[in-house]
Amino acid sequence: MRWSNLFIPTLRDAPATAEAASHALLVKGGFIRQLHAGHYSLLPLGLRVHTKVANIVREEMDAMGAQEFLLPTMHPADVWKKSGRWDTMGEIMFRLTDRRDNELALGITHEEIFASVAGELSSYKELPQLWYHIQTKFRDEARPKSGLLRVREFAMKDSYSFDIDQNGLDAQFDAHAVAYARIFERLGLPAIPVEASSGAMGGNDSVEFMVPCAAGEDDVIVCPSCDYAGNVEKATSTLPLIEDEPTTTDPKKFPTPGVRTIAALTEIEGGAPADRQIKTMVMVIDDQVTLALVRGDHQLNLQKLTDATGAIDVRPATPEEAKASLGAMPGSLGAVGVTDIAIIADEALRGRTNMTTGANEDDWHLCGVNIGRDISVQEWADLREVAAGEACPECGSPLEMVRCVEAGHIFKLGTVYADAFDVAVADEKGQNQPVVMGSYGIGIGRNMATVAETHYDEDGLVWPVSVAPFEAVVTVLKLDEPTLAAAEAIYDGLRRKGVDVVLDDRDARAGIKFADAELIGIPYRVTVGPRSLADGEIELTNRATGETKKIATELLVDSLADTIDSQRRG
RNA sequence: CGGGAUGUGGCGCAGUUUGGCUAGCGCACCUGCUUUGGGAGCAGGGGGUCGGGAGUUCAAAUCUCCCCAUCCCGACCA
Repeated sequence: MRWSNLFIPTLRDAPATAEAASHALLVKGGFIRQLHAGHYSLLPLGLRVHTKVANIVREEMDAMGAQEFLLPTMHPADVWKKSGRWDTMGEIMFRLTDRRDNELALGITHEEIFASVAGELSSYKELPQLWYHIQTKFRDEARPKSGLLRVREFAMKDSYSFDIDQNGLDAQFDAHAVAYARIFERLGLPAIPVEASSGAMGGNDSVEFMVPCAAGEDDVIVCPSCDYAGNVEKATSTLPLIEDEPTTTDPKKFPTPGVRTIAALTEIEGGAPADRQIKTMVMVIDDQVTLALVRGDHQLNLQKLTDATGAIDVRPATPEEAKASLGAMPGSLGAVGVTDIAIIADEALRGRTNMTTGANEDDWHLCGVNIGRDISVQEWADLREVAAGEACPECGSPLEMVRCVEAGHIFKLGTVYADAFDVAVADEKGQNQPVVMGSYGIGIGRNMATVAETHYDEDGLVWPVSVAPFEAVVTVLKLDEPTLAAAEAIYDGLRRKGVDVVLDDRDARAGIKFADAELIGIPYRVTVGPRSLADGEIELTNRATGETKKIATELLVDSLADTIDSQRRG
């Protein structure tokens, strides 16, 4: 490749609207251009990185015996209706109709489609199977953002495992965890496997691979002492025991004029500390009003509530809805004596006595509440969000909270899709058994952006060799015959050695060539100019360290090719 | 969807408050000369009708109304 023939539109200034580092650098370096919100064109440089990321994923999938497919990305509504997700997916799914008015969808994921194909499996002898493809997904995200990190159209590797039983699934799941760890290592991403909520994918067990970085959107609880880690949507912690005074009398109403918050209730005469209060939140769960109870000093986590109730849609009630349900405005709400509304309470409230909560009458609260006696809790669940500093559930050390990008997610699906699509095989006894499925996803473009997000300095990107758009650049400083001939000899030599190298033969000043090579993050730069030719030594600059060393011309090609080869697999 | 902001050549911006000459600057681009190991200098040149529509006015980038798009925060999201 000769740079003079390439389209690499680097910019002096990144667009002002690009805020995430990866977004600004990928645009500035000429890797991507935005078409509209959430849709990006990959330019030649961007496609090179994208392809390398995809190939690393592909190699690791192939290495674990997975078979590559390519399934359509436009689907008939039928398939989605079969699993029920036509209705549950809501606005995230792009929907359209064809000329005959048939309903269609653009795939947000491919469980349904792979399950359709898997209907042809008929015997346990064919299992296990592991299938994958790298295909475009469309998701009508409410808010695309941060360049390639959250988009509406993106390539994803999704794999699907099919097993005769849970043990088989567990093995495939564990194998994926290992393969994913290897993928992230090769990408240079310090991914942390964490317990996660399965959300709309269904199934029970899931692990996310999270990469700490500022542009992330997820909060992850990690233990600095042991390997415990969990998404805040799932993580738990150990709380110190609280000794309550027993209550022998009924709850007592007391006046709390103007008190509308937990904090205010701790101040007022007759009030109580936050951990002795019950916070009553009126939620609308799939159109059903429900009370969610957590301790006064705790935060309700919406995803935990969603998971606990198996709901599709959960939202806080409006103040008007709360008033209609309980007779008071938020700030004075409570669950004592409520019997006609479902009540779900956080485990941290179990067994608590002598608590304080709203009286369902503005400006009044109740004290002396014994939860077991006074509140008809229908379901206990883990609803509260863990806060940094609480004790690790495994080792007791104070937990930390880290901002992360979700780089991959693996799910144990069970038989949800097998049941919907009648994917069953005969077992040893000739009895049909539903196939146990797992699904496993890695976003290619998001991982590319995450590598950028974690590999840059003030001069631009610093790609690892494994995904760099070029592994090396031969920068020619003078376009006269001897210099160009020397540079081309090195360039040809590196190419013959299998190095992905570009020859910067542009008629431009040295400063521009150096700055561009640094901006686009090529790991190694070979600088060929009259000065070095006269010395018989060529300069080799390492992008990551900034170090330049001189190497005898005749040794350079072999030495650099070896260096790159040793780093190529990450 | 709620809140905030912004739309002026490819990129970054000024001009809008207080309507008024031919819409301006830097970068990038083209030509020439000089220069040539860290984003060159000089001279010349090309490109925008100011997000879109309607309106007010002798006159609109600038004022009014409607719409659209993009970005940020939140909600939401495998």
